[in-house]
Amino acid sequence: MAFIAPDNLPELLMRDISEKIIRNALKPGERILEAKIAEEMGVSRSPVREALRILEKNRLVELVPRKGARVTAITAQHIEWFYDIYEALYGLVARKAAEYADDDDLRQMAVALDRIEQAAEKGDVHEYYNGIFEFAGVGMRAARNPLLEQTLKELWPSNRRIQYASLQFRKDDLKQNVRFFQAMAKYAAEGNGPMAEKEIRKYAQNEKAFALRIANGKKMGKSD
Amino acid sequence: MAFIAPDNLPELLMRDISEKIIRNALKPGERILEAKIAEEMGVSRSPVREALRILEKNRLVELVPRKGARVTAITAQHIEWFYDIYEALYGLVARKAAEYADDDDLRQMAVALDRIEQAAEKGDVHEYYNGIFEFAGVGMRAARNPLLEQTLKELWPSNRRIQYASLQFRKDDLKQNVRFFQAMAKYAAEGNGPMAEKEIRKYAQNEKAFALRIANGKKMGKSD
DNA sequence: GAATTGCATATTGTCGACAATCGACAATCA
DNA sequence: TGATTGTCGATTGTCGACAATATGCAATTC
Repeated sequence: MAFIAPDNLPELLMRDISEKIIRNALKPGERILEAKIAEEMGVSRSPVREALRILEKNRLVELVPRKGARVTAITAQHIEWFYDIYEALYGLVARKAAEYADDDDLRQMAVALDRIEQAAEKGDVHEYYNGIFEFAGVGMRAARNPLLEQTLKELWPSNRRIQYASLQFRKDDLKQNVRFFQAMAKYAAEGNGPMAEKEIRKYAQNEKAFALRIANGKKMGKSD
Repeated sequence: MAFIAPDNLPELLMRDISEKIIRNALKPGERILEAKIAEEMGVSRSPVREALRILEKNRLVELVPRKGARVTAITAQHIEWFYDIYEALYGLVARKAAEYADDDDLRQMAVALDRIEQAAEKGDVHEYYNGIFEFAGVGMRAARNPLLEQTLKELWPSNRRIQYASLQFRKDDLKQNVRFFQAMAKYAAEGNGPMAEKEIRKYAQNEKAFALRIANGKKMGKSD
């Protein structure tokens, strides 16, 4: 099979399939056949199965015993569900991060913020997304709650999937969104938890509304 | 091995191991050997591996590639982390359930509440716990957010584990806690989201404090 | 013609075997 | 002595084969 040293086969496979789902190359409701993936990647079904378990944890596929794996649906409703949770959990992150962030955290936050600002300036949407995930990662670590971090990271793929769908519509308002991250960094530095949380909640609602406009404007994937 | 038709082997194995971890028969940090479980249960390692993946999703074990599975730690910090998330997510549940609950939901809630009240009356702690999980389940469904439901259910095993540890100290204050569930049912019926959320947050902080007292070895006021 | 049954095929579930890797301890060397 | 390397048993990773189950389609029945 491949030439790369397969450091961790299931993880590798997972990432590959993950990317396909996020990019909508594998459509919602579509069935994923173990044997097919295994052959494509030149491995046996065992690591593919493990990859599917991970994807299930990340909510990109649904596993039904004896029926196999299907790409999870993603509708306007899913987007609403997602952002309501997003708001609650990142609200907690914001509050705790403002409470616990040390100088090192703030420095990393500044780096991520810079990245976001520059990407927004250039209109580079991909880089912008990378930046906000970096920012989120720093914030999560600063919140000093690994369980929260894990829970949130399991939702990242869903987040990326939703964002990917609205990618081409995003360009216009990048600069506007940058202000949120600037505000977040500021509140973290000041240790102003309540305002940080409030700001996040507003942001989440904005993002939800944005994603919903897209989802309702153009039909996303279909099933069956 | 057994005579039962193994409808879903990984699930069965998962439940068995799950219970052992929750009851502390498998201790935090303890290694779980695939071959050992497989032999004990009279199955091959394949279904055991899948069970371990599920347990990882439920945060009862940690899976490190090429090192195997270990029972996750559970310390005072873990308890704090857990209840902070608990508060955020059940806060959302409470708010949404108060908004969306229909007559059927309220009826089921009343049934669960009754179960809780009777268990508290009898001092039956196990039944009390069953009751509150039933209550939580109804509330989650009433909140009309399957993603939230899934996320929360993946945290149930952690919840049970924490509660199990404080089992024998629980008896005294069951009746006091009952008032909380009565209040929740009331707010749900009234559609009073904000108060429901506020009540949940208070409850979560109480539970956190209680669990922490136990974890720190202090026997809640009364010496012993 | 619609629903039901029975089969052939496709797909998932489980197994046992072997390969790759890890951890601990012994042997070696500076 | 103390650090490094080598070796061996224990354990996880991957595989291919077979068993169990589901699915789609054609034949059958009413």
